[in-house]
Amino acid sequence: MKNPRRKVRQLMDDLHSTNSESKISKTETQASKKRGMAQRVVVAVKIEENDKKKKSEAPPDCWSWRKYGQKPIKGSPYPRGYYKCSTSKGCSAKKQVEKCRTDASMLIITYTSTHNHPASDHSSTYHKEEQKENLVPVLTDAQPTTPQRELKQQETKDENHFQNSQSPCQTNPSTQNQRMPNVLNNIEDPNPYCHSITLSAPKTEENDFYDELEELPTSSYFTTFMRENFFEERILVNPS
DNA sequence: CGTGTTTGACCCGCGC
DNA sequence: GCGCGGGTCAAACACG
Repeated sequence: MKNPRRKVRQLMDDLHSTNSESKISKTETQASKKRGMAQRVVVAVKIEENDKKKKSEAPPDCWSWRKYGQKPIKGSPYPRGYYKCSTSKGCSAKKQVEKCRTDASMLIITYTSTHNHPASDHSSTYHKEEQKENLVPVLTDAQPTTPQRELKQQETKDENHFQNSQSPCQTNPSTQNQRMPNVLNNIEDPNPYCHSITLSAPKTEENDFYDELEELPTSSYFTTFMRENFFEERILVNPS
């Protein structure tokens, strides 16, 4: 048997196909092999000093993640880390974490696939600890999101997209601070954690990456995905 | 001992 | 067809 791995991979694909999310999982599994075809959510996160002291570069979110790989990325001085959701065994959710090429204090997190389980208690535990450590109240996922709000968020993204796309990662913090209130106020998002998030797009060649962000449809699937999965302000990518 | 990280090898899609 | 680059696997290792 020359290729045991291929067999394992096939078994795993079969496993996915028997999943309750069989259609989605299989599609995404296959799609993920075609670069740019997978449904993704890209989040730009500003790293706080407190975060750097914590166990990993990646800022925390609702789930626990297990790192399964790391690769140097061409054109980037920083490697990209690959994480799988370890909250639930069958969960196929993944994320990629890499530093912004031009600003090491920025993390680019790409979420792929969806969680097939609710957020773990770990998340709430974490948030309690967060509140103790940073004295920053962090909202839970219970914040209601009306369709109007979703629409407004989307509109806000559209309105701000040009502005954001003109904002390279290396913009100085003061500039970012001036820019962020517009975004935060418009989306009416009181989540204080968002204050550590900066939406940004790099110049020149990085624009290729962020150009994809312009092709975002208003997808209820994605807005639901967003609501359910993340606290951070996020950018949706649908490389269709 | 269970869980998570590291890291080299492997697989595969894509561009030339 | 070939090489490159991104994504994944899994053994070894570290840690609590």
